[in-house]
Amino acid sequence: MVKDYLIGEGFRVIAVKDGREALFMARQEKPDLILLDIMMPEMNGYDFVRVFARESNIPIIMVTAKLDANDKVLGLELGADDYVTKPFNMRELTARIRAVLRRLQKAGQEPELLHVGNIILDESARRVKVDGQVIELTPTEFHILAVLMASPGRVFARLDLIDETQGPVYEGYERSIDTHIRRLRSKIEMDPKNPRYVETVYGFGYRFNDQHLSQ
Amino acid sequence: MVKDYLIGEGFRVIAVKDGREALFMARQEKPDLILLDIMMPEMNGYDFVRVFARESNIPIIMVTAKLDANDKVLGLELGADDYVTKPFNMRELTARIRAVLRRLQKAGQEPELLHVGNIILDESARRVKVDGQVIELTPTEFHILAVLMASPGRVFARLDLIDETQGPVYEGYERSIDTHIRRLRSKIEMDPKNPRYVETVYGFGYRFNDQHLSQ
DNA sequence: AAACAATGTGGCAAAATTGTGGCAATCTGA
DNA sequence: TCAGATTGCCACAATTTTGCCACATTGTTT
Repeated sequence: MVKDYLIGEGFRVIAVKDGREALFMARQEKPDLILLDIMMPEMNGYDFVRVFARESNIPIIMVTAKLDANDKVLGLELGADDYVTKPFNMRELTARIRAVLRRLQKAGQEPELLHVGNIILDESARRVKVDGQVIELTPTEFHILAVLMASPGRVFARLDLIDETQGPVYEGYERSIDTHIRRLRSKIEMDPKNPRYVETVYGFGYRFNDQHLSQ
Repeated sequence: MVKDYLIGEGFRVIAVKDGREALFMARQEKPDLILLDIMMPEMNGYDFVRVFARESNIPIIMVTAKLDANDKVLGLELGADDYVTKPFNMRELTARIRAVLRRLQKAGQEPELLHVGNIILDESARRVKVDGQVIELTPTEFHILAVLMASPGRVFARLDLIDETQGPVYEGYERSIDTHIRRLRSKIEMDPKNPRYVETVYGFGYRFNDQHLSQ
């Protein structure tokens, strides 16, 4: 029920049924926030926090039916960021979630923005704007663009880019990169036939143009 | 053969004949990267990695004829950074070397900027500027210019330059170099008939002029 | 200056490289 | 489960580069 409500509020939600699973998914998915019921089979909420808060900065909100103030203190001491008592209404829950996220964003890291020419790439939001317009990119396209934009002007061989997206032991078709470049260009270039940003370096690979983009 | 090629690509290379020697030299010379054949006398590649990866952060690329995926996993688990399967072409090899070096943020390369007279050649951007103007060169032209500019004043015979661009086993027409020189001149020289940068040394070959270029 | 040798030049065909459309497999969410 | 999105791949098209030749020009030697 909580899951459905939060999705309705615009969050992406992964729900798991016990502490073990929670630990596994949290490590793998690196969510922005964890909502944690104290009462869980396999590994209870306290144990989860004890383990996980040590290895990650991902904020945790604990949920419980208990009313005892000591429990709250315990949870917070272990590393939780906030505490919600059942029964809670959904509005309160989302308010607290937003509060925690906001608190973290202010205190935390400045967003990783790459800005070259008229393209802005926001790593943390996974969003790209071209001339102020938000452009939808697939994960691979985004990744390639991020790599290129991180070193404007530098040439990347196809294998460099494959390396970035697939890891080092990739055994595939080197020219699949061409396809991603094509799709990327079709999205960010005004005239994909005469690319302004993503240049081809004949005989070598691709490069993000950093010359006279001031326009 | 690999050694010669990599030297041609601008790397400094130390080659040894077995695992023991490799371990000795690696410890003494602290190279930026180790290229490791699995099949070696005295101490095979796996043993080398087992020992060396523990004591150093120097990246290791393993080379093998085996195609078994298990071997790859073994190598990577022991501490190798990447894996190349024989037969490999040289371009793939250098691409992987560069990828590994880049991943590890090491600058294992020779100086990336060659600046002589009013010409600037940027290896990492693969770009050439003459009097501030970007000039488009083909791969061969770029390579020849890079070789010449790396040793201004030195005379290169045609066969030297062919060696650089084609590898040592070239069986072709020696004077094709003349054509590349011609095209190169037409792009970088103000007056290609009276070249200022790429000089002809009658009876020997070509040389990049380093005299009175101050202007 | 003549004779010879080496280099420059124009241009063409082959070779290499990159772009493109589209299909099939896989992944992802609902 | 199923539709849609994403991805990798291939075949073929378009483009660029390269090697080569014939011939012109320049340099060297006698």
